[in-house]
Amino acid sequence: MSSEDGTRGGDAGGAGPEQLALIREAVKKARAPRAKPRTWRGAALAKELPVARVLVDKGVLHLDRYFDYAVPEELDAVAQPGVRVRVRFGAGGRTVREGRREGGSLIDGFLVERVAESDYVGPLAALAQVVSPEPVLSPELLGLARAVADRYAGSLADVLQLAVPPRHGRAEAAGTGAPPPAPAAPEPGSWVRYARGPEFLRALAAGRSPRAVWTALPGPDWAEEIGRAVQATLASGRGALVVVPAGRPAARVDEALRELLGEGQHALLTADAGQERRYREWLAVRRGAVRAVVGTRAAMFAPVRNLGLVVVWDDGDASHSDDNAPFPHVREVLELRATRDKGAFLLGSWSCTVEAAQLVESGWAAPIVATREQVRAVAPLVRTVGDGELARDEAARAARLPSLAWQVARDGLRDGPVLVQVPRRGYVPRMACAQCREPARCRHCAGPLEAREGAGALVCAWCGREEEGRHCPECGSRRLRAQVVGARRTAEELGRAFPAVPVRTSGREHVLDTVPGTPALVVSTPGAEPVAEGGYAAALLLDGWAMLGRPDLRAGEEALRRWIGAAALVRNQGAGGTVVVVAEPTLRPVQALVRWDPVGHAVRELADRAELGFPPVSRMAAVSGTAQAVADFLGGAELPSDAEVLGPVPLPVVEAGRARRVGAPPPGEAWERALIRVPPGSGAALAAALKTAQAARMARGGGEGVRIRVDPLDIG
DNA sequence: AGCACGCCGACT
DNA sequence: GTCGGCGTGCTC
Repeated sequence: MSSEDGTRGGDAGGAGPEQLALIREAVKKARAPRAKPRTWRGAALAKELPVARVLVDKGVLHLDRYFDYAVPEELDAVAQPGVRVRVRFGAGGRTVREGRREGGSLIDGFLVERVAESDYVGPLAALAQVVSPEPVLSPELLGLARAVADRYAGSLADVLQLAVPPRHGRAEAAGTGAPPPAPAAPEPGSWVRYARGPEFLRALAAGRSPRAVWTALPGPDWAEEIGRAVQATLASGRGALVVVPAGRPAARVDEALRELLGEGQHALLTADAGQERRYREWLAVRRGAVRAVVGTRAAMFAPVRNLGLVVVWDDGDASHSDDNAPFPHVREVLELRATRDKGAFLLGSWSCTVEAAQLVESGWAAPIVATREQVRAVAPLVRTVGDGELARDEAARAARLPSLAWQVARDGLRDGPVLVQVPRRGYVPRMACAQCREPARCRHCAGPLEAREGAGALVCAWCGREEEGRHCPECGSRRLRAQVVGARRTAEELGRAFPAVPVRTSGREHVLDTVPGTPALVVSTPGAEPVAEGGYAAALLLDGWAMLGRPDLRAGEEALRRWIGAAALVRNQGAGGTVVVVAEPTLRPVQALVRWDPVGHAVRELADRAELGFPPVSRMAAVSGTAQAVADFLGGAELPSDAEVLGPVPLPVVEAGRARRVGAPPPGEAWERALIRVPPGSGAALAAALKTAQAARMARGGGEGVRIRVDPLDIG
């Protein structure tokens, strides 16, 4: 809302302001079209609904609205809502004197709606082209994209870029078959292990829409259990959508669905399938030829017809968060879809995120859990090695491996493979109490404290305040230590210690899918653990406290998730399955692993977050950019009255040529970041305010934008 | 981002 | 008078 007309007009050579206003009015009248244009540059227009509302495919916020175009008669039939179009857009060649001529550049867009009249004052340009008659943007998908854009303070065009895959002509030309008949409702299968499992399936099959947070028992049955939930939904005549974090779990669900439903009943939507294949599968879904979908995060927008169930597996995995603006998260988008479509919702995981716990706590979803007896029957025995023991352990210091781990590995290798989980390198060191390992947090905003180079005191990574004369609120100690980073050398040494056993490694570059059930050391980074035939005999989870020292609110949750992810592949306690975790046994995530109680862990974390005003109990957004841009943005934004701004603080400068993390500033640039938090319920207002402020900045021109991220992941 | 409009000073 | 530089604001 900028109305600074007076500044420029008032001085025009002799003419008074009234005169100028008259001139402007006259010009406007000269430009104004006849009420209903019948022709456009001599060409005939569509007789019915001659105006097309078009979403121009540019991610710029101040263009996040529709533009009206005239529909030429020859495009009338194909210019239907939802199709891709090309239009001329830009300040090309409109002059007062000459009227309109060809101008602007051709850009892509979506035809959103056909209307009888435009409320735009001025001559309409015509649609240049209808790219294809395929109505890719259904009203449901548009509504969802709109809701996601609002939730994340992003533009509709950005969301559509994620939601609608790039067109591929050949895939489009190929026809799609008729929808398959609905299958019969499934038997409950291994869902009987959960008290409310069969009930959940029955509700789906009956066409109802239950919502559940499901804590899956360790082991390989989860994929088939998801398959049965999908089958139950199909049996009710509705569609189902499953989103998993990566290609490997997608393949597992894909296989389960094929076994349960047969060929051709579902689509697999993953990024690595290639453009043509991906678009063909997506079209089959849109056209209703398949009613069930499994895929990775882009599939969260899949246009499943009559969506009856959405499923997200392992929502704690970071790849559920899209790394393109506006960074939507699969769990949040699927929550939106379940709510909008009045469908069922199933969040499943071996572990439990704080967000999942909140869904249960708030009553939005019901828990599906196994009894303690069931858990004990399936889970391995977990043993811990703390720092104290490690220090007293001569052998450990020599070989960098505690005696207990030696024993367990040796015993395990007698009758099967042994998994060794080693954290990846590259965690930023943070400060923690030297005595009790409590992470050092800021007194004012509870952000993480960092030792900055050059600065003597500790500095809060959120609000930038220096903290002096601090002592640990837990144990009173004044001594701090840096959280040092673990190494994979331990695993190599381990391999040398058991020369008779083959060593296989699975990690970033080379990920193994499965390993045989014969004795072997399997060294893996978290998330890359192969499944062992018959389960691992044992697992060693090394350098646990390096994981716990990560600069992230979710460090504890994430460590537990990764430990459980590895331990879930180990044989059960009755079959001798044993897990050794090298971490202080008093720490909350370690205790949760020992008791195999991820839900209890998440519930306690949630209580802490509520107390400290952390997400997801409050809503946070990060605003980053150059110091100037962030300051200007914050100065210009009209934030909700209950918003609290933390910072801004400088972000670490990324060295040129280094691979940078998502969301980090461009190499070499000095950026700052402010965090804004609001209480529960003000999230939508915050997103709207951020979006408005950003739009105003961009429209003013010249001003550099800031990066806005709602629900930032790495908030220290 | 790109482009037109319109104000202003400089120049034939 | 007329040309062209650049600061603003709009794009159907």
